[in-house]
Amino acid sequence: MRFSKFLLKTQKEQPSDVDSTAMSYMVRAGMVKKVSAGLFHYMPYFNMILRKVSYQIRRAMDNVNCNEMKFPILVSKETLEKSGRWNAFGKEMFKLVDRNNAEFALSPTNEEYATLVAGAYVKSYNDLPFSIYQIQQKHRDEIRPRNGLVRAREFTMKDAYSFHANKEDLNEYYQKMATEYTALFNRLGIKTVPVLADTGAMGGSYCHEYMAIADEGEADIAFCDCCDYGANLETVECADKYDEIMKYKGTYKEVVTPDTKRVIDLVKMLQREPKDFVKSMVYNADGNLVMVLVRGDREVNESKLAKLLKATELELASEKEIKSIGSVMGYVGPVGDLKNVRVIGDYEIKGMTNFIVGGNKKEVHLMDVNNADFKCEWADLRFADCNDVCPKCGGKLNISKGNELGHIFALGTRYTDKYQTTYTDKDGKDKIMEMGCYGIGLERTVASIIDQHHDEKGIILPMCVAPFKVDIVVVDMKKESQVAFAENLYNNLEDREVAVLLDDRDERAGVKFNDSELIGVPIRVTVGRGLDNGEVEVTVRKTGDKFVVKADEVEEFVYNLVKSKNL
RNA sequence: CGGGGUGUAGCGCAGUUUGGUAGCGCACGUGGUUUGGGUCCAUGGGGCCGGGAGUUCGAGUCUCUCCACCCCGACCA
Repeated sequence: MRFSKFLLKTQKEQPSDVDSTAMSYMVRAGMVKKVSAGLFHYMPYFNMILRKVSYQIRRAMDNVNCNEMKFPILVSKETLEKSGRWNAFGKEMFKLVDRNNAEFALSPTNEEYATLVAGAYVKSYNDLPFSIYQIQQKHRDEIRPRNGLVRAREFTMKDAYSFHANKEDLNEYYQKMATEYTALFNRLGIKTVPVLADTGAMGGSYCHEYMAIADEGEADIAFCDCCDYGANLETVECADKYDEIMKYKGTYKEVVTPDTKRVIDLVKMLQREPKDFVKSMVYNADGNLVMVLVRGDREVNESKLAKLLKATELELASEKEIKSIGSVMGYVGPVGDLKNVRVIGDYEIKGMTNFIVGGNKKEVHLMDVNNADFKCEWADLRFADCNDVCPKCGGKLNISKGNELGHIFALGTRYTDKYQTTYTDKDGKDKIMEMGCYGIGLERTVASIIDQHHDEKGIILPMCVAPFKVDIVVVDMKKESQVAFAENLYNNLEDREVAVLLDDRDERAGVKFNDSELIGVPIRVTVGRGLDNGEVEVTVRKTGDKFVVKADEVEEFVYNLVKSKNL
């Protein structure tokens, strides 16, 4: 491709509304253009990267014998009602009506169609496992689109669906897919952590999310250095480190603390650290009131609390409810006479002494309180942090932000049951298939590549996703010798199937260098003044290495660089 | 859905307080200059100042209303 004919306009200035590092490079590199909330134009260069990522995904799907096909984007209400998702997906789904008033949705995912296809093509156990996928636009009416391409209303998804004769086969295939996902993200140069996600009320099913490590990520995740443990932060167990409760009995005293409903205010007033306090939070769990105690600098992990209480509805208690247990909003504490409330303390409090709690009276707190001063049950109720250890192996736990790039799910018979998707087994009887589904968000994947591979000058694309492997910069377009040499090199490399960008624009060298670095072409060949001495310069974007190469050897040199596996 | 903010040239912004028919930088066109790290000079084009209604002799500016976009948010005591 000749740069002079290529639709790519870089810009020096930052648009005002970019909200992530990756997005800012993509906009400056002229890759994407926002059209409205959560909707983007994908300009040619970005589109080419998407194709490269698609290619790598297709390779991965080939490895698990998954066949590419395409479903309609429109799904009828009837189809979605059969699986119960017309209502379940609810407002997240774009809905529309045809001229006959038949209702449709723009498919947010395609379990229904995949199940129909399996039903139509799988007759016997000999046809199983049966696995199909597509790479297609998906639509979701997000409550609040944000983070540029990370949460868009229209995006490209690879969605695969597998069907199996039994759970064992599903599990085996799921494992293969998991291995392939890890290999794929490694190939794309993205650090990801597979985390076991909370399956909630999904019963026997389970799922893993593939989280790209990202400082600006949307989710909190934890993973272990030593073993393969990874989990959403809210599901990480915090061990009970205290065999004995610190029963030290002191004498607590009341302090008057006006306008100190928040720990921050108290910290200031009493000149103590947040971790010297115990926060007492009252929850209404399915109509029962529960007081939860956590250290002042901690937060209650409501997901753990709900699980412990087996509660479906969990919310903070109202002012009235707090009054009903004999306390006052803002000054709640475990000490004293409380009515109709179950008190549960986080394990960590077992090890605390002389702490501060609410006094259950307006503008009163209690200082030097100890565990002997009140009664409570103990449980794991807080979020883990980086001082906690891996629940699996005891190794060091890392806490990080992440973005979900992929999600694999063992669905079981959730859909195949509804659609009565059966096959004839060895014993001649019809049986329901087991199902799995496996997604990857393509734009997010590209964003993560950029997020993890850039420097202050711009993007550093890994070789396998770079639309152009080589950028030939002609320093002076008026020098015929330079132009002729560059043209020749360009043609020769293209003939050898190396994608080359020939910067033949009538611009100063500095402009070309900056653009080359911004858009992240892995290798740059500078054809300039050295040519008079029979030399050109080769620069590697990733390492910054510079090579002065003899002009008649540069083609081979560059070819070998492109084919080397380490860029 | 609630709260806050912003809409002025393709992009980034000033002008709005105190009404007098729009300006800067980048980008773009032209001429020159420069030529291995975003040259410099001159010059030019480009705006229903988000839409509508109103107040006024006169509205980017004041009033009402609608729209779009951005940010924050389920009451962490």
